[in-house]
Amino acid sequence: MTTEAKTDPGRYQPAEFEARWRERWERDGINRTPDHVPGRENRYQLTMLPYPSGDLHVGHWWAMAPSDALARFYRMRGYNVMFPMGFDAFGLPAENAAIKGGRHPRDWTDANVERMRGQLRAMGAMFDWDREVDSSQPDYYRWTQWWFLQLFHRGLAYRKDALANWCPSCNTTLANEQVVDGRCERCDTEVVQRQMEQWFFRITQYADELLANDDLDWPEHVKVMQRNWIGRSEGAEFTMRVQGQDGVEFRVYTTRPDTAFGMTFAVLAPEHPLVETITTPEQREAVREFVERVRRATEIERLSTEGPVEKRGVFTGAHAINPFNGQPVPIYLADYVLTSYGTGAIMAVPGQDQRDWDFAKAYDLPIVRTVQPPADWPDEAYTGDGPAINSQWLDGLHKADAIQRAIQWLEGQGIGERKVNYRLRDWLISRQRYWGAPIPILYCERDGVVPVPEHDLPVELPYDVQFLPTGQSPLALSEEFVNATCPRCQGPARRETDTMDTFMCSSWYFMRYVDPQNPEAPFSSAAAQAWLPVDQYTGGSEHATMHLLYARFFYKVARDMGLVPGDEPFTRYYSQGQILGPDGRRMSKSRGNVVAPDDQVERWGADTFRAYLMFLGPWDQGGPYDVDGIVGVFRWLSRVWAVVTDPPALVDAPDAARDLRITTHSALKKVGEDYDAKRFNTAIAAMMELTNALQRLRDQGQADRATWYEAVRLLLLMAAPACPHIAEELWERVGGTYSVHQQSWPDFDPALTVRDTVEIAAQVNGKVRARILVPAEASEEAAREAALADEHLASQVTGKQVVRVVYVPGRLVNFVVK
RNA sequence: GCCGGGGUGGCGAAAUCGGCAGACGCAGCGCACUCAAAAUGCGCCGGGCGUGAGCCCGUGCGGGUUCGAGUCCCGCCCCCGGCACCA
Repeated sequence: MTTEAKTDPGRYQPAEFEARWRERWERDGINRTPDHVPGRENRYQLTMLPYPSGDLHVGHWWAMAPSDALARFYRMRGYNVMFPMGFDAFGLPAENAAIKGGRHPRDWTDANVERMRGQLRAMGAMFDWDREVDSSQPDYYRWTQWWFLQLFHRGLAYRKDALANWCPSCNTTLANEQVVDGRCERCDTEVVQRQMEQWFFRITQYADELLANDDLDWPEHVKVMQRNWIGRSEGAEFTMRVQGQDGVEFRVYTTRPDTAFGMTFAVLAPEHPLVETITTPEQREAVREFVERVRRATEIERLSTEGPVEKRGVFTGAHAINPFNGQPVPIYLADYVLTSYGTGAIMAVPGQDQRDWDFAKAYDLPIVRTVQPPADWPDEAYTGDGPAINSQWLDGLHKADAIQRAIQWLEGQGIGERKVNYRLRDWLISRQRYWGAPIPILYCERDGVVPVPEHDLPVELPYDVQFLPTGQSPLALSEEFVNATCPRCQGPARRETDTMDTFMCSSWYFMRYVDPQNPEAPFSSAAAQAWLPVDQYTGGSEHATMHLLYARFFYKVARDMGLVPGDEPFTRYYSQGQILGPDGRRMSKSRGNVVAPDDQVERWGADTFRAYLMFLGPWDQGGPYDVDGIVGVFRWLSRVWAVVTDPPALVDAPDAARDLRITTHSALKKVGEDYDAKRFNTAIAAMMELTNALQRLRDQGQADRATWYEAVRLLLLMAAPACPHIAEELWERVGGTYSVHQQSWPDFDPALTVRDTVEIAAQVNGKVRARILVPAEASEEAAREAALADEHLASQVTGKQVVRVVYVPGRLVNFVVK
């Protein structure tokens, strides 16, 4: 005897068929994308690849499910769409797990990749798994190392002893891009400065080209973020002599050479190499103390605008000559001048610069205005335009002209010239960690820095190492790894033990997808020509000044090497918003507001979960995940199931069918336009409306056979990109040929997107007084009469003078009366 | 401070070449079906006044343009994201 409840065969039960269809698609290989398909244009749709943390979270679904719908839509539109997936598998969490005494990063990562592959499959996305990449596998990082060598040979990779951002918690250096508000982007620990030998990529060489992003079809805010980050500024650099010390001079950078006559002091960064040289004996102790204090200060303290300003500088006792007027000015050190920008030294013009103004006030230094401020200007620096004053031969000139004249003068004197500076710094790629691609460099006592020959790649990570948080790469502790032979002199050499920033792996992964198994090259030229650049990239905008900038840099280098077509990697980029926890805050385990996608899928099915994420709101907006709302989408799909599997009585009555046809074709038009514009929420809403219309007909008990089937088949085709499983299942049940995902996107009939009779508003002085039914093509005369036939409206018009009538066909008729 | 985006029902949101504000959905209320519940279906669902027909108000705030403004213009307020001692 069984007490189990019998399942109702007529009910929508996704668990009964979703997995089955996924297996079938995989078996049939319908998602494989050859490089060329006759009659189909290639289209490369890309969504950012995940880090294999071990669990797919809602954010991944939020990013990938709509992206998949888009890829599917374009496939139906006739393109040969490549939609690949992979794993950005190097990085700290794996290594931290090892340090905590867990598993080896290799094993930890492999297990996570395995698990996440399964979770990604449950999404039902059209990923082409034949193209999967895993950046931690030797056959991938071999080519990451190859890229390093190319950059090295092109003079774009160099080694420098410099102050570097150091995260004391991650025990590694960080690129500038990975320091957010003075803290580590990963772990939020305060970053300190450390003097170290590090490898850098010369991304600044491409600064101007990276800045020129206007024409990219990218969200404006992301382009602006990149422009701000690169931060181009135009000005001049010139030499200042130190008074009384022959041959001792320094360079200053300014964007306002026109104000130089107002220079009343000069400032060097505390780390400036000349500090020792110029400091007078009386000031030595004070300077030493100040430099020491700055050295100890963290970046946060240093950049803070808080705090008493007078503690922030010290007089060196030396003076420099202002070349413009020959006057000596005192040289100070101050922490607001940064060694890493410009020349690390400035001319201070308090009259036209607020920082200089504040400093001058605090140290009781003179202030000379060299630009005439407006009459009511308060007691502060004036940075606006105006005629030059107190500036000898510049007097009377306005800003732009005065700047040009000053630069010409500097050039004429041979002491300075025009100069462009960038806020962007070179990309520091060394990481003192194990779980990354080793930098393919050897240090030989005789030959110095020697690149590993290409045929010796990959430089493989040894498996057997000790994971200790020493602040040195664990590779340094591995004798077997460190000791090598110099390829030039065959003498003993030492391997570089730092690994590369994982952003390096992700800077070119989209190029590897085009030819992922190639053992001879990162990819073939033919494959690159077939697929690159990426037609549509989607991902989070938190990568605006990291991944997206690095990838553009890499692509430009690849272009210069003749490897890829075009100048930009991502023709179109779209950044989805961020999905938040139900409480409206970022999902995190510690807050306990994490929604597990696996649970949602188990409860509602993959289609419902996908469609609900698309239905939540505009994709670029993001927002809280409302756990309760999903039932609405499930109900919708249940209604789709019901109308398809249990139709009304079907008869031949084509005359009565026009209304449904118009509803269907209007929906088809709208859904197609919405998918194309990534307005998934309104696309789903339009499909719901069509479903509701079918439901009403079903309740009425009867429908025209041909029209009904047209509506049902079109609905399933429309739903296929968003809800691939139920679309396939029902498509089969209505006798469609397999696979629904290989069907063409249907054309709507424009004649069937307008109704014959429309309800329009009848207004008096712009206020709606009635709603009337008129033929869609009604003349103004007819519309006016129809409106006046309405008793209520007529009563508002009678006895008054009609000054004017405004008629907007299909919308309204408005009587303007006095 | 500068730059970008945004403020619309109880909630997520629709509607911007100026043309019926609130499509679609959640929650809520009522009804049908049911012994009951669930599920499902139907109806209502911005606020105020009115028995009703209907009237008035309403898209962050204050002005303006217009026959007509969520949408355009001027001046503000607030929220989110980015940058911020870069000379």
